[in-house]
Amino acid sequence: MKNLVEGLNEEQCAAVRASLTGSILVLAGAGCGKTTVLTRRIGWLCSNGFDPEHVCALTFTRKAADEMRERVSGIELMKECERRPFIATFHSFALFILREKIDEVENFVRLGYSAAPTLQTEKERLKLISEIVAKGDREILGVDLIGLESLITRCTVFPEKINAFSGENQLIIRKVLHQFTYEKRRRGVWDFEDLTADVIELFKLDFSVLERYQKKFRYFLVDEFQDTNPVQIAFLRQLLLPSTGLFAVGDDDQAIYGFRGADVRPTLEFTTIFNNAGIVKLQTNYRSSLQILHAANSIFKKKPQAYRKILRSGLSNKSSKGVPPKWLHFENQTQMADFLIGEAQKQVGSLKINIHQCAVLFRINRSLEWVSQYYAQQGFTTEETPALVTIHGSKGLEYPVVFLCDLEESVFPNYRPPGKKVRKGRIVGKILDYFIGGKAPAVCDWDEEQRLFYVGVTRAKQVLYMITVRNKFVYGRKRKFERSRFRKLF
DNA sequence: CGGTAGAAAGTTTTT
DNA sequence: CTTTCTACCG
Repeated sequence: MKNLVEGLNEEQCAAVRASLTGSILVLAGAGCGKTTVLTRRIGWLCSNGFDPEHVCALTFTRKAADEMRERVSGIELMKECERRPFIATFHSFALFILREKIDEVENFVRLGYSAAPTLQTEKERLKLISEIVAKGDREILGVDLIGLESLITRCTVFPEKINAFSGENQLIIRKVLHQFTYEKRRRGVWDFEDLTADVIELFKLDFSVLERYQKKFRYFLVDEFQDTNPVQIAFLRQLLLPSTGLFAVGDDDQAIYGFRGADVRPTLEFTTIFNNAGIVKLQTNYRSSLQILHAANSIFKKKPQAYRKILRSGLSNKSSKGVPPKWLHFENQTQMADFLIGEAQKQVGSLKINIHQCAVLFRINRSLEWVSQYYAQQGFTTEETPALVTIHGSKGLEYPVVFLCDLEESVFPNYRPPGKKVRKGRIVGKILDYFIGGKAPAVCDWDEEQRLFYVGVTRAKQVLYMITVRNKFVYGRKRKFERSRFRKLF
């Protein structure tokens, strides 16, 4: 029992040993050891009388689930025990429930599916949508196929959003959603987002199924809680009896998946939503130099006290004050790409690291692809270049050396073209001018961009460069860019 | 109805 | 620039 908190700091201990009843939210700053806390908490539960099979831990990616499973198995206490906690992604947990057979009837049959559903690919989904919806409907809604697809996603995840549309639009959306659901059931196909939604339906349809799971799982743990969508929260809340425990780990500062339906509100309003709730903050960082932590801390200065985290260093080697993060600007992408590879090689020598431990982070894939193709043309193999990755893709990872790119206003923070307007039944085209600060007011989710910036900065352990390119080719045209407003943060 | 020219648009992504 | 969508013609 003692070794479960061995080597942990005070905050981490408090989290692992928090009350066994009620709900706990662990607000874990970047690099503060959240996975360790999560896995040790599972060990703590089991050493305090919980049967491992009554414990359910949910994550978002298979990789995270696999890692957690492995780390839990590594705990001494668990090795003596045959029984294992249930560790899965939200999706595979839902799929597991749907495929289960109760009283000789498969659960999905209860929902009206004609055959065991198969998962639909993105392409199949778009095809089905285009088959259902008439072109006229799309024009009235003022969206293209992709726009409609994301509209459907959002309305499935936030059903109350449908009410926000005006009469005619609302009617169309309801019709499309209804048709879409009907067709999927008839054909026996699932979208990923159907999995959770269908389980909720199933639980409503047959309360005894829900009851079985409520009794089976007496404790839930959720990783990356800030990335949950409202459907997942509803699913979780159904499963929680007043006596069921909940241990949620997340970071509202790293919520970067709003665009796919994630909603930070349950994290921010945790104590009002969940039973008997407490909050523990993890603010001791074991990843970055003091200089990098200082930069990271200056991003959310204006946040309300209750949720503000100040990262302090937990590294014993205090000489690792590090070097100040550097802002650089280049005239064009070629100059930048040449610098990146040269500087990465230099750092490989001085820090005694592998070149893949140097990461070039991009806001958009197009920039990443440009650099990647440039290196190919220069004859470099991927073995010889730094890791090229989007900021979204870098979440959860860390690198001794980080080059944070795309720091031009409109690229990062990213502007989207203003929404399309319908005039005389026709869609008015979007205007490209927003890229060069033209007249069309661009849309920017500043808060989410800021969190993305925070994620980018906190990937760096020792060396951080922030890079602006003045002239870039965008859609085949050379354009001038201003330095990003992030420059003003520190 | 299908083929095609010309217009329009163009983040971030896991399951 | 490239990909996707639309309008129009045969």
